[in-house]
Amino acid sequence: MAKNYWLMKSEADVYSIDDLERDGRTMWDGVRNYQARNNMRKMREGDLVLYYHSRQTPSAVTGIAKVVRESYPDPTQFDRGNKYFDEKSDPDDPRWWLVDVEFVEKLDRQVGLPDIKANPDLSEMVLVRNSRLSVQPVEKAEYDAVLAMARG
DNA sequence: GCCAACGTTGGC
DNA sequence: GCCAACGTTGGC
Repeated sequence: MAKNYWLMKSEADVYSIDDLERDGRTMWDGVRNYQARNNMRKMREGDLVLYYHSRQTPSAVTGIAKVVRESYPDPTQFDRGNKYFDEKSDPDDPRWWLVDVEFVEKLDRQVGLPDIKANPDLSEMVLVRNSRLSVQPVEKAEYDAVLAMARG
C-alpha cells in the first residue's frame, strides 16, 4: 500500500514542533472531532505528516512527523479528571482513537498559511478549504509542494 | 480579543 | 429529522 500524507495541527503554545523534537515521539491525544478521528484511523505506520502550528502569526507548517503506531483508543477519554474525559465513551466500543507520531524534522523555513494560500497548486488543500479540521489528508503533490517552499 | 465558520446538542 | 442555540476553533 502506498504511503499516505497528512497534516496535523497543534496550537503553537500548547505543543510545538520543538516539544516534539524534545520528546522524540508523542501520543496525539485529545482529538474530539469525528472527521479528524476517522483520518487518524486511516493512518498507517510510516505515513508522513506535515506539522502545523495554529495560533501563531502567521500560522504555518513548521516540521515533519511520521506515524509510528497505528490507531488505538485514546486513553484520556476514560480518565475521569482529564480534560479530555468523555463519559459517553464505552470502553468496549471506544469513541476516540489516536496514533503515535515521531519527530522527523524541523523546517529551516516555515511555510506560512498566506504563502500556502498564494500558491495556485495548493488551492485544493483541505487546509485552505476547511480551515478548522485538525487532522487532514494531504495529496503527495501538495506535500511535495509545501516542502519545496520550505526548502526554497 | 473579536468573530465567522463550523460541529454538536437537544427540543420539538 | 429539522434546525435553533450553543460551544469551539482558528484566522485576523
